[in-house]
Amino acid sequence: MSHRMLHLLLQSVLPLGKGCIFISLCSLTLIPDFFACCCLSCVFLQDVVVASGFTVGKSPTVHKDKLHTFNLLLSGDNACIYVRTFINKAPKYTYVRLGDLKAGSVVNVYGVVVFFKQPFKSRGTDFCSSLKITDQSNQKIGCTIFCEKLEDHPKIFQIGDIVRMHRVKTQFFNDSITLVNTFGFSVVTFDGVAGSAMDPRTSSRSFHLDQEDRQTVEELRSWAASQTILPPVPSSPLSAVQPKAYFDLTCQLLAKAPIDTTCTLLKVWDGTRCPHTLLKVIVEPNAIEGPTSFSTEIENLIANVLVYDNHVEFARQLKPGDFLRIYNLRAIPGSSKVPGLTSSQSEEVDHLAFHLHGGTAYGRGIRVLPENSPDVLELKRVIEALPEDGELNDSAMLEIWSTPPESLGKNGCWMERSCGHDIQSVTLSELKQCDPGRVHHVRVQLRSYEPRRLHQALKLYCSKCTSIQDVPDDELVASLFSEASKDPGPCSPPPWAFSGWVDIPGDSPGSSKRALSVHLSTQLMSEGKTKELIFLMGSTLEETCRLTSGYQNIVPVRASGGHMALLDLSAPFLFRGRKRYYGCRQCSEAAAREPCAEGVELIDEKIIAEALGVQLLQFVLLMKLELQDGTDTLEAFLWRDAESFFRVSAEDVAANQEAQNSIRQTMDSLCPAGGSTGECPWLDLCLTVYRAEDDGGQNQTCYQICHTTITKTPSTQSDPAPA
DNA sequence: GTTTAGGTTTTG
Repeated sequence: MSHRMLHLLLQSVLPLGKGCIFISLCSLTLIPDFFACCCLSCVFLQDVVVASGFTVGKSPTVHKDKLHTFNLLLSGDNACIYVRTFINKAPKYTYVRLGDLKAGSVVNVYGVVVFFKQPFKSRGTDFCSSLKITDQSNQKIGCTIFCEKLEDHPKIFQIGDIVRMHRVKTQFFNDSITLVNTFGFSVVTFDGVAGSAMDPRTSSRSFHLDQEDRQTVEELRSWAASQTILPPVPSSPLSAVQPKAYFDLTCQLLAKAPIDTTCTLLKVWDGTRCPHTLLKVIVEPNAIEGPTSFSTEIENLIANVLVYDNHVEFARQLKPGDFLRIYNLRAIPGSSKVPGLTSSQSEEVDHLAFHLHGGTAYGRGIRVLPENSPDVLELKRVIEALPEDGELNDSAMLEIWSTPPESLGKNGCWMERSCGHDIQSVTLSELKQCDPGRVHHVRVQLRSYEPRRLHQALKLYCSKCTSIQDVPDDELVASLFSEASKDPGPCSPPPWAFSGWVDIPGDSPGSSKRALSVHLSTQLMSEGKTKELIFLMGSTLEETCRLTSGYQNIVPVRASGGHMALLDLSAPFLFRGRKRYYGCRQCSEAAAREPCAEGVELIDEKIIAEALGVQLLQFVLLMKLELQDGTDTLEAFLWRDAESFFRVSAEDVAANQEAQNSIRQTMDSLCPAGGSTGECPWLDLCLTVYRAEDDGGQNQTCYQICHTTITKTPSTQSDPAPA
């Protein structure tokens, strides 16, 4: 009968001395000294308690105490009590239909967005959002929101989005009621697509969303779907753009460059091909933020967007890699005068330029879309499905090198090309004369490589901003954990969490136990998945690692401003067994949120990262190899194809010694320590040649090993040197 | 418990 889970509604709570509480509804007695470490005063009436890992047994004292005939007994180390508290019970809000608004009151409303402007700078102290909403009463109500902080504004992405606003005042303007935010204003926005995820967009620290709210949103969604009076969504991919049209473009920013004080160039793509020739804008390479050159294939997919006047300042804050929606973008056909330099192509007639004119009319503006929004996920799918391109623009790769010398051991092995290119090998001196953008075969020896400390070859890579960083060492991570657990102060758990305590097993038998605060997703709890994901507070790095044997996913959290927050992203945001996962500090909007695990078979790092707003960093291997043949030497990167080169995954290298050893053995074989180059095996490699920017913003030619795999065969024959 | 804006297309 162990590991039963009981959901008990506490009608009354009577502490019965140390380690024991009495629950009157079910009259079950909890006996263990487990409670010695739990603070019973934090359990209140109406709280829901979940006990797991207890044994239900006949109460031996039933005749004496007249209590329930059964009691719960702690069994084993895995017992947990989770308490769902309602201490900070949200007040009940009432919402006024838009047809029932009266001037001169403060109300809460729901509405479907039929028009909106992104926040713009007002002449006063605030940003101003302008929107118009409607509901089943068919009234269209204008709303004006003034907030100093951008994040407090409604996060509206599209016509049809649904907003819930608290504390807006009604007032007359031009004979109709309008809504303006007032003290205590807050807003939550939802996607308007019927049946889509109920993913609330808000900066409100604590907002309440119950079943009634979900129902209201779903009702508005299906009502809106049945309405024909709602304006159409003016979105279009590049492949469907009509000349002269105004449209909304969902895209990724690849690079940007200031043109003059009133105009900035944004180079964007959405993975689709525009049937019209796109305007090429030529700017000084050192004025460009992001890659300065692209392959012809990619170049043909890039739309050059010129943004003017008030949008220039907003564009300044954008980063290459950002996913954007540009509202009311205009496709301008024919030649047009562009400030700065344009190629001769701008004189031709059949091409499209894209202008985001000044002003905010028609909602003109730019918005950064979050990584996990459905439109961005779709955009990523389209972009990832594009045929892979040979040319790379990894300027970050050139900057990351560290060079500590160290020496290593022996043995032989061969390489095998898997590229399928049917081309003759060239010598290194010939290769250096070749133009970028092609692949070549070479027959070379490995003269040296960096880093000699192989663990430094392991890096963390952000696919969004393309930055590469070192994996933080344990000392740094441990210090972040101890910093985070210092004096946490009071912390109210998020509304979706069950809270409880978990015993940390002592590191040796008999050593004292420590109980730490944990939070679990209500939804996972209800599915009985108590071991799949915990949010763990106040643990040391070492304790966190020890708990990974009992829980599949551990997200370390801390108390911040009375709320649960993630640790600094320099620390892993997730522990899965021996694997640790990191997030990009630049690209994440991290917060402790409940993952949507409905119907999810396996809760993995991707699902958790997405829920937490973390841009997951990928483990990669990065090395620089000095190659030689009889004619020259050449430095080549081993990066994109490093995993297949070594036949290991970088993630495994991060987590296990075996994978690390196999890389060491390979490198020892290819480049025996202390040996003369005569002992180095000859390697058949496939190399790609490409241009990338160095730290000085200068283009330089780079070489990278691709499509080449180690074959674990000890070398017994000596290969002849190439001619 | 003050102000801002109050949709409606640049003129590149």
